[in-house]
Amino acid sequence: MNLQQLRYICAVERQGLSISLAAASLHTSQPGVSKQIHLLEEELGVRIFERSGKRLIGVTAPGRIILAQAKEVLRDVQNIKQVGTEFTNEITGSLSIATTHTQARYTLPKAIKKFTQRYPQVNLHIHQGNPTQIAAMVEQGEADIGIATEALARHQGLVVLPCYQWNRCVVAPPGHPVLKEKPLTLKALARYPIVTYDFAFAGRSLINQAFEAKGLKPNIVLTALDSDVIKTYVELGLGVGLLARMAFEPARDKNLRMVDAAHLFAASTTYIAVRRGMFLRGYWYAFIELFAPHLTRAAVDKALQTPSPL
Amino acid sequence: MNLQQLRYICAVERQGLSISLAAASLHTSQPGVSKQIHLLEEELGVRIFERSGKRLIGVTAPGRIILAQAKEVLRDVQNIKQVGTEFTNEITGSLSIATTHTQARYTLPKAIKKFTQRYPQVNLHIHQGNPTQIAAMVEQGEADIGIATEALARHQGLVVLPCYQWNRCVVAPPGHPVLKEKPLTLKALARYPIVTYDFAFAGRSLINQAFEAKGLKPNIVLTALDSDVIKTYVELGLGVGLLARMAFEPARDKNLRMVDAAHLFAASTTYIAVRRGMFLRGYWYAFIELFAPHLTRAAVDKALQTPSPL
DNA sequence: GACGCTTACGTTCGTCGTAACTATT
DNA sequence: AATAGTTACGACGAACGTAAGCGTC
Repeated sequence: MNLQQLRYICAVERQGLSISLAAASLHTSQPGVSKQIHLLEEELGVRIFERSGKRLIGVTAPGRIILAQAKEVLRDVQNIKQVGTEFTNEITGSLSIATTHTQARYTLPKAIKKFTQRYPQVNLHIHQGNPTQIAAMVEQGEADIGIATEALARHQGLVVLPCYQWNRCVVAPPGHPVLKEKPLTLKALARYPIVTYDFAFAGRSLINQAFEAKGLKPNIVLTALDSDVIKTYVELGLGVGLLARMAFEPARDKNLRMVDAAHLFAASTTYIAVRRGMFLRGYWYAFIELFAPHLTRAAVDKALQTPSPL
Repeated sequence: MNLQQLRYICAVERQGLSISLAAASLHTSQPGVSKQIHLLEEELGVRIFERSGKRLIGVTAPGRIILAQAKEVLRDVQNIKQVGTEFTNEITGSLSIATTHTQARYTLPKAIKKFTQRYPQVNLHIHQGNPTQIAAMVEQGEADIGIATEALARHQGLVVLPCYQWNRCVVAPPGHPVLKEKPLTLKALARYPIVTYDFAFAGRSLINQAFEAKGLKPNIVLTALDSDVIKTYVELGLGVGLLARMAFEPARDKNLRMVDAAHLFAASTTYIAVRRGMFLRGYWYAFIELFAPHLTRAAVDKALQTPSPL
């Protein structure tokens, strides 16, 4: 067995069970890949891929396990290479962040700006997704760091660090009657059509819980995947918006008025997550600290439970 | 980078930073090992080992991380090979269990007997140690399964499953006054010299807590690493023994009398642990179920959170 | 001077690419 | 007939072992 063979089987799976595509993606010849896979299967004594004659049509039961382990191996190998570059070249590399719209749009920019100034040679990638996708991306090694409010903590393979707490607010066009409800109550809110986040997002379950606890049924007329869509429809007069406090910017949102709703719903916590056992480049720590100043390198290392031997 | 290079650096570390010994242990030539290590260091751009001239005298900071990751890789590769043998040859292989004296001596034998009858071709190893050592062995991959009452749950890298609960008992030579204390109380017990487990073991902390809660200071005259030593010294009249209920066997321990102490101390739970992300051979599941019948394959898989795709 | 690591060199084996072949759709 | 995978073969390169060299202790 060698690393190349593991790369080959992973590529074949990734390319939809095509040896030709896998070979192309790895810039090598198709017969080479074919042969190495056969050699590996022979050595292990099991077929990894199901075949119909000569075509690959699926993954066998042992193949699924082997592929999962092979990915682990390749990730760790990647980690070892990272260690090399970290110690020879601290300031170059890449950082791939998976996050939600709200974070990407309203809370990350400040940290990103400082980061790119300080590490201009780091290649930064930001992937947008819902919390479940984000957790999966970090767990699979497709993203280095995940930032989201939900779902992260449920994953065993992730180390999750709390960043900050936030509350919700209600927005409406100027003159809307909800703005005169003082103090604003859930009961009052339930009388208006509501525009808020999709269920997969940002503590949406907390919103439902708060209404349910009072025996109220909110009239949710539109659920969106991001704060900007919510604001757009509120401006159109579709209803009152219920969104993250940090997503309201008085300077920009001149067509809207905001009422704090911190007293109506439980606060949500935004977390940052990295894969357990991952080697963290120095600038990863730097980014985390820029985003959440209390998460110093020491604090992160402690949470990783495997104190960095640096 | 290739797997051989990773095997080499791990062997060098394991053999106490000796390239010659590492080469010997891997049945290869010493110059080959030397060269591959240099090639790896060159490729990564960092020194893994500290050198004084030509001798290895230590591990560098990046080297420590690289070695840790390399061990991960080799474990996963081992796992892949296991998958092969599991599917071609379900009944042969090896199983390495790390456990404490009390488990090895009193609770495991029944399961082991059934297991060896059912899987005569499985090579069984039992390593004895204290709970901390057991957790470390499983986490490092030196043992496949760990069984102990403490310490396991604190390790992130382990999946821990509860097996059974047990209580303590007091033993003393026939005619000893403690046997007439009815009902037996902590206060009464505190009047006698006590022989019990070392602090690293078997809920020893629970014993201290129970006494402390009543403001009592037990007179512990001897702490032992195993139940047999405790019984031996109790037979010699050194004091009363406080040990696990299952460690008292009326048929064997004819020179001792036992009083149940379940009402005096909180019950302890014995756990079984495997490394997270490990591929479990079929007979591992069988062993676990023989030891703790409620831990069926389905129950174990569920706890592993990564449902076996078998 | 003995031990331990490195360099040098030649052989062997494994890997990869091209080309021809075969099977599936 | 076209597409996808396998077999065959030859060239290159990597890895290993032996032998000699060099630096430490």
